[in-house]
Amino acid sequence: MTISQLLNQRVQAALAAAGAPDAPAVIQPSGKPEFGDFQANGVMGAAKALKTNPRELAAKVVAALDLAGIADKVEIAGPGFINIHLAPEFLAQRLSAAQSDDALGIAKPAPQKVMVEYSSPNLAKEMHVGHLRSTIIGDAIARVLGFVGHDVQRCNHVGDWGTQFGMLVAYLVETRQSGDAELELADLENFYRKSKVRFDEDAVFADTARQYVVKLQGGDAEVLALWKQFVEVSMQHCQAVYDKLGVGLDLAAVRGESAYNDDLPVVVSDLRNAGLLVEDQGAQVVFLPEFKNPEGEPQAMIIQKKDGGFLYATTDLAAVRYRHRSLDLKRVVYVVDARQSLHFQQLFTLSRKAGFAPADMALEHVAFGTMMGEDGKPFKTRSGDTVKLVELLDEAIERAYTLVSQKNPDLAEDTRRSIAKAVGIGAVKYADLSKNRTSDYIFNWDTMLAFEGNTAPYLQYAYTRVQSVFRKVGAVNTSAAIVITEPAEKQLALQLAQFDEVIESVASTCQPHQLCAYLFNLAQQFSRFYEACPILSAEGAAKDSRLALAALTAKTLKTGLSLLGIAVLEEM
RNA sequence: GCGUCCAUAGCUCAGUUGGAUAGAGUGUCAGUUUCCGAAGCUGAAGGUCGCAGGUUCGAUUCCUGCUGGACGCGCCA
Repeated sequence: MTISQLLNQRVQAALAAAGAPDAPAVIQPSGKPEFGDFQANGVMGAAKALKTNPRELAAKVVAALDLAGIADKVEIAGPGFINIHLAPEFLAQRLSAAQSDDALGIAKPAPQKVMVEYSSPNLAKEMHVGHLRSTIIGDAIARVLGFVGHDVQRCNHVGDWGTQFGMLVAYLVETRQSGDAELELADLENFYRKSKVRFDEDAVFADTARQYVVKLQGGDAEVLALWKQFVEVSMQHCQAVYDKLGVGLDLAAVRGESAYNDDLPVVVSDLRNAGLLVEDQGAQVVFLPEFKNPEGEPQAMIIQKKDGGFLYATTDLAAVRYRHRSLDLKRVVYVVDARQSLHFQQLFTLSRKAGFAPADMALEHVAFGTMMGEDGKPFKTRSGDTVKLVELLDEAIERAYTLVSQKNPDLAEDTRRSIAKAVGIGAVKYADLSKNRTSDYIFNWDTMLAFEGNTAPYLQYAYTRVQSVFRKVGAVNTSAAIVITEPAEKQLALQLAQFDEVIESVASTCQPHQLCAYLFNLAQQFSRFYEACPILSAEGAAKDSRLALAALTAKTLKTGLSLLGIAVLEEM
């Protein structure tokens, strides 16, 4: 149980004893230190409902409030706030659970089978910056859900099917006959562009391409083999990016659109049997009265085109169906661009109606905004091209290398190289994760790679400072008793003791920026503690206690950053 | 036309079922190192929370309207 939950329970009981059994306690961390550590704001609302004086009710609540061993001071302030000052011994005791546990003492909920669908690039092209946010955010969410004990399946719903693959296979055949296919495939972007040119210019080529699509979907062995070769090369490109980025995606997580090919006709017949499907203008569609089209009529969702082809809505429906019937998932999180939110609303609505997803299977669209350049427009190169993801990451590492070399030129070359990787990649990830995912965000090299402020390098630096202390002192008893006497010690302890609340919140809301804010706060509290409370020159129990606080800070920073997919360093 | 999201300090962003004097970071200015990494810490200045109403003890938060912006709305994904 988190501290908030504990206080909530106690205050609620006191409210009941004071005659307001149904009033919520409304526990929050206090806004300012003089208002205590936590505050209960529920009295005002309760007094209103009971039509009594809030200060009088607050007095009754405080009289009935049992916080023995938890708080050492409880005050009534303002119109009826209850300010709670936690007892240092209570905080110390809370931390002892975290000291001896790899999971930092968090309470684990009942494990759930959950899936996080993220990254999901189109294999027809190389990964570009548009795939960055989904990949980073989705990975952080998957890590957090796994950390709290859920059975997490990562799903890379890659785009490996559809009309463009006929064109690509046709071009692959050409290049194998007349050129160097291996060489051409090394640059997928170029490969796609060239095949598109052939498709647009040459009617015969275009015809061949269309035939390949039909053969592909029909299961023609020869075309399928060619398609497979292309997909494998493309996946290798992706894997290189994932490895560089340090995200937990591999071939095991891949289940692309093609995997549902055989299910698509079943989806159609299921919808028809459910009485949801109608034919309209030659296409098989479902009308959803919950949504309106520009004419104010029920929105149509096209399930099967008039030429018999399927669309991504059909594939997504098949995926929902599969994830329930075959995987029995209880929660599916789609980490996808906010621009597709209407699609997901329709998908979820229809999945319920068709019985593909039961009511107890949560379907969530975890939406995010667009990555913008410094001009506030979608991030592009100067010439207006999309930026390849691998090139962006290489630039981040290179910039970090330059910075590290400036700051710490005495370090060995290969040390600086490995620091640059952790700092560069960490900076890119943290800049993204630290912002509320729902809004667009502005990508800026200098801000994200700054060693000052709310950045990954600052957090990594805070960690190296702790490690530096340990190098000087030698062996540390990380489970030594924590004794809180100084204000800076208490503030640090208080912050450490709230790790579980943040994790719980991130797991339920899928908002990693809360964890970023927490870690930045923690690093700041540690710096203040470090400034105010000498560790190495302290003696006896005080020294052991401060070392234990430092050790727990390091553990929390390392764990928290690892949940964001960011590496820590011993020195930098 | 309908729908979704957004508008907070010069800049980048937080603000948790409505709570106290709206917070960080950055930038600017001023302090701080005989002492564990100053990539730090301390302080100051900086706001009509887009505008106008409404709900109430209390609104950045909820409701309505308006302005301004991003995105979406049938055979791409």
